[in-house]
Amino acid sequence: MAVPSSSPVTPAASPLFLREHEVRRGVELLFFGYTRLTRSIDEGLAEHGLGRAHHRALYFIARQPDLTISELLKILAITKQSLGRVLTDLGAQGLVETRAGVTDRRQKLLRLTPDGVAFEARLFDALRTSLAAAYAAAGQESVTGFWRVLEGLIPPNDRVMVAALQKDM
Amino acid sequence: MAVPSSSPVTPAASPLFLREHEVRRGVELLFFGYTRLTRSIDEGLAEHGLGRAHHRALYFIARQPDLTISELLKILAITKQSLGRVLTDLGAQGLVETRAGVTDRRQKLLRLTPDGVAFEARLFDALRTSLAAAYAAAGQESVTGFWRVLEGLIPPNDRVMVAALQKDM
DNA sequence: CAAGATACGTCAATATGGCTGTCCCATCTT
DNA sequence: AAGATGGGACAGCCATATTGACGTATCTTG
Repeated sequence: MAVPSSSPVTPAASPLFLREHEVRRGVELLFFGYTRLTRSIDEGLAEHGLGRAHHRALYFIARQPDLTISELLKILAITKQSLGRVLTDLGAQGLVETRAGVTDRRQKLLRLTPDGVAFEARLFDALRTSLAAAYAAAGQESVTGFWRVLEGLIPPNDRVMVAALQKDM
Repeated sequence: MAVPSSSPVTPAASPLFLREHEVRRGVELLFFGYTRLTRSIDEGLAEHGLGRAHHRALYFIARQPDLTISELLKILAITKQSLGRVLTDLGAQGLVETRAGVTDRRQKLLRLTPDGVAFEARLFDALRTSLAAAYAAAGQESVTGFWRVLEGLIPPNDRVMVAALQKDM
């Protein structure tokens, strides 16, 4: 996109307003990549009559056992009511269980049951297959760049939360 | 991660079954990055009483003027009925117009009106601000990696379509 | 200890964006 | 002339999200 290499007097325009092509490319690849990856687990979910919303909850509970409801709400950024139905479904299928918090008994600590662990692992396999293939095709340096750009898309406020998820990897 | 540097007898396990941490990290960053980016335009859309589905159509019509309905259906991978409602809304607001195809008059060629162009540009500004900031923070080499990994997530069948979008950039 | 804040649950109503199945019309192809 | 294709439209359904109000148990603090 026509960054004029002329006019050396004017300072380079802010990068925020340059590179429309690069931005469009990112928007499109993000759209296709994200939607195609998420589609890869729909079949597995459908076997249990569950949807993507259930998977998101399942995934983050698997990731951080003993997560509380309010922590999960922050991660998913949906309302309590929306999450409520999802957790009811997961509980009814015996995939998730809750216990009272230890230091604060108002809290509910969320955990996967053994069935939940097995089911999440099955779904994760599909994600792993797709992502690992993409990583392998792109090469390790690309993976680092992939992460860096995505991190930059997360508002600073949310980064603490994301970092917390990954702290004990 | 722990790829054991020991056991030189066993061949390295298939990369598809290694690196759970890296895969989880990718899944999470993709989730947060994608959802946060898309949220950045919700406000602008709400001013017109439109949703994300409308934006996706608007975006790809902006990207490829004179797109046909069936091409757009392939890109979005939704049903004709779902797209129909979206296009009706966009047409009613004077953002999108159609003309009969030139070589095949059954086709409808989709285009943004001047209002549509202006509105899409406004929404795109929000995306550009977010993405360009992430690009700048990550550095150009990272951007390349970001693209490569995402390309790898797109099923080979769909890559032609994505490449077509970007061919005249 | 009483008052208030917090964690969670729940009711009712609503919006959005998908889906299936069916049928129709106009136009192109053979 | 017959069939295939591009597009539109009907009816009904489902999943996932929303807001707002209210209830209960528990923790915190003056």
